Amino acid sequence: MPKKKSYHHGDLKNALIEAGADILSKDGVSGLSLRKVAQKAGVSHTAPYAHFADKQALIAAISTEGYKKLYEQIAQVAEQYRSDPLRRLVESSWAYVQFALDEPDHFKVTLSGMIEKEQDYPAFVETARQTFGLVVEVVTQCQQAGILRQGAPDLTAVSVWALIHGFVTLLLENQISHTVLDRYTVREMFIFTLNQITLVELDAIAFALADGH
Amino acid sequence: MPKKKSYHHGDLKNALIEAGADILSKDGVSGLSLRKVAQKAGVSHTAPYAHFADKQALIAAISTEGYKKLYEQIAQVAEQYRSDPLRRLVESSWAYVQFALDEPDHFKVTLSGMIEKEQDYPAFVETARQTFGLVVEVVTQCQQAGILRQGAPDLTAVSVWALIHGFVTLLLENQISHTVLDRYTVREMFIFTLNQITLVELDAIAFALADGH
DNA sequence: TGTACATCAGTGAACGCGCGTTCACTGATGTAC
DNA sequence: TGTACATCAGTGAACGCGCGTTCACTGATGTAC
Repeated sequence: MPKKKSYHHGDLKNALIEAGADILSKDGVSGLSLRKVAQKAGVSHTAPYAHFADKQALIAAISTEGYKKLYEQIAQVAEQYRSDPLRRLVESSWAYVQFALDEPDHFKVTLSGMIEKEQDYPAFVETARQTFGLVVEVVTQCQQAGILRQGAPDLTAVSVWALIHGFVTLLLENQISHTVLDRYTVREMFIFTLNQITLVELDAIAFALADGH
Repeated sequence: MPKKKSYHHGDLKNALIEAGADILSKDGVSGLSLRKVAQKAGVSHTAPYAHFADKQALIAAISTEGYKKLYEQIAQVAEQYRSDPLRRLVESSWAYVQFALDEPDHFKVTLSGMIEKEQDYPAFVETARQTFGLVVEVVTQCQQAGILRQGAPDLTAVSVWALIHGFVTLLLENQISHTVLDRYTVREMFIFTLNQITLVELDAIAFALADGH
């Protein structure tokens, strides 16, 4: 419950981070400015400086929040399919795709907004580390189940991640040929792509899972 | 030979496109402005309007030039290894990676600067189409040689492209864990990643090819 | 319980900057006769 | 060959805008006594 009309906001820091996400979904990455975020949060455009050193620090916080959401959504699905390695791989990856499609600009800022200076934002680095750790775990389980090739788990995790990330990036940047785009759903393209890397045939299983997606 | 000191430039349009690439490599995507490009080309900041309708049109031309360079570099390698499907796949893909690493910001603008309105820039669309066609050709040859899985060639091409693109994107955006980055060269990670998708074991062959890279 | 005071969060005016775009112009070039 | 004139490419002043950041300030809150 926000106390209305109070001079002090109470939780402005988090309100600004949320406002940032709103701006991203409405105006995109190029529309993200300190002043707009402050306005969205209903506060003067200098108020953010009480909570963030500069614009970069605010962006880092917004990115960190994005990464946390992404992690939580993947982790929830990974937990749900804990005992089924194949479904776990498919649906965890799909959660990644869904996040990117739901909040494309938040996703873009999160995965590319922090070139350099990452070490200045330890919360971001920690969340990234945690997410990568989850990918390694899922991948390792799949290797043990004979679903993915043997090999250094972290290196394999990078490859799997690259495949999914590349797919969703091409999709978001509108780089996929219409001859393909017009013939398949995103889910179908996703399953086909993921199937390139797995040692078992996904199609029958995974297209069945697609119901409701 | 540019005629020096002439009031008229002679080939300002192309000079501006080149200047744009220079700005990108020096100041990055966020530093790319009409005024800087004009200055770099040694011309007043309104001169570009004689050749481009607006900033977006200039960016489109710079992107198109980037895509053409990318295509040419891949096509040259693809030609070179025309008779060896495996090497052709490996080295064509590697050319993509190299382009991205050599000119990261030109690559980024090319592959992401033109959301929407693509249809207003037919030269861009045509180059993209041509490049994708080449990927399809390489992929088809690999399928026939038993190096890649069977399946719709254009869909398979999207998957292969996604894998390479994701890999290079994660690399450029500094998202790859240092525990991996510190242990392998880019070439090694690339081969390992590409190997996930091939039906033959690349390592021995491709690491040997890596000499000099 | 009441008062004094330190602390803190948010305000609003002001700054300088680089930007994309317009406009009236001018210098150079090419063509018609 | 020489002159008149249309066309075109590039100039420079000016515009309005949104931006990040600073600064002196003020309103609200919490704490000490």
